[in-house]
Amino acid sequence: MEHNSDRCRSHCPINFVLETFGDKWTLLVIRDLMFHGKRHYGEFLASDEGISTNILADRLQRLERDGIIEKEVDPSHRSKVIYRLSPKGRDLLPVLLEITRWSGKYDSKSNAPKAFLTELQKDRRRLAARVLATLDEADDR
Amino acid sequence: MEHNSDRCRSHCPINFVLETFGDKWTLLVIRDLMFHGKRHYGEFLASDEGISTNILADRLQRLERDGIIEKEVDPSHRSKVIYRLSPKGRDLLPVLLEITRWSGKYDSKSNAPKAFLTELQKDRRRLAARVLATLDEADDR
DNA sequence: CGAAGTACTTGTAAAACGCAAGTACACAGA
DNA sequence: TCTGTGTACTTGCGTTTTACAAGTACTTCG
Repeated sequence: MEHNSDRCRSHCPINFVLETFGDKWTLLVIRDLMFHGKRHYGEFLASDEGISTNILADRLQRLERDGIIEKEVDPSHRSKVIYRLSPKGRDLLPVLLEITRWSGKYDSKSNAPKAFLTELQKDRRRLAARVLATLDEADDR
Repeated sequence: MEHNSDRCRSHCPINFVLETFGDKWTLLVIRDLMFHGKRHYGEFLASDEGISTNILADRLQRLERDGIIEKEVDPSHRSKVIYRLSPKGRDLLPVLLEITRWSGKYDSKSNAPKAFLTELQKDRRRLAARVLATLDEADDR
């Protein structure tokens, strides 16, 4: 039983987190962390899309400030820094999966493997669980 | 049975559609179309976020070029233009819903209604169906 | 100790954006 | 028919952001 103003229909959600989703490089860094096992500054820098070093430094700082990633000096190699997704960051997986699905369906430039897209359609939960398990495995050491 | 290079773990998807997801204003326009029933240039312009008119014109043009929205002169008011989501555009709903979920969970500035978030968690399909039905209802005239 | 690796910082030119004003067409009333 | 208003843009320009190149600081390795 809703009688809304003309500014707002029967459902009226959403206020975006624009610094996260409205920025190209932020999403690419999260993608690299989530799917490509990247952890070091130089690895992000080496992505095909070619992020500039000053922009990367800025985005990593914002992501840490917003609690999406966590930063740690590599204990075994103290000139390196390890970046990891926090639980809040890992919880972005469903968003990335839906972007992957849409991208794979409509974008000819998508390079998502067919097996991945198929499993995404058939058993999304299992796929998500596997991705998260891989993250755990990589980070627990 | 996969043995990948170190550039690519056991799963290795994703190539983003960066012009769509990596841009703040593009996502906001899609949000307004999907959830707020907006159809006219002036309505997008009036969003709280305050998009500039030249940027709005640019984004609408890109969205139409990419087949995400469709443009039509309003038959009953020929100085007005109606913008609608295409099927490809409507298929972005799952992405927006996941963004809404994450945003509602972690962003204190999120203004998504609790009832919406609850239904999103409990019966995502029904919620999605309702949103799409509302779009159909609004566009079939 | 010197060279190479890693993570940044700084400077500068190019690009994108924000803001204000202006244009073009449709419509409604005098 | 003329005038004013509504709607959808376009244009110009100053500001901000980005891209590219170079430089700095700390660490590791031989």
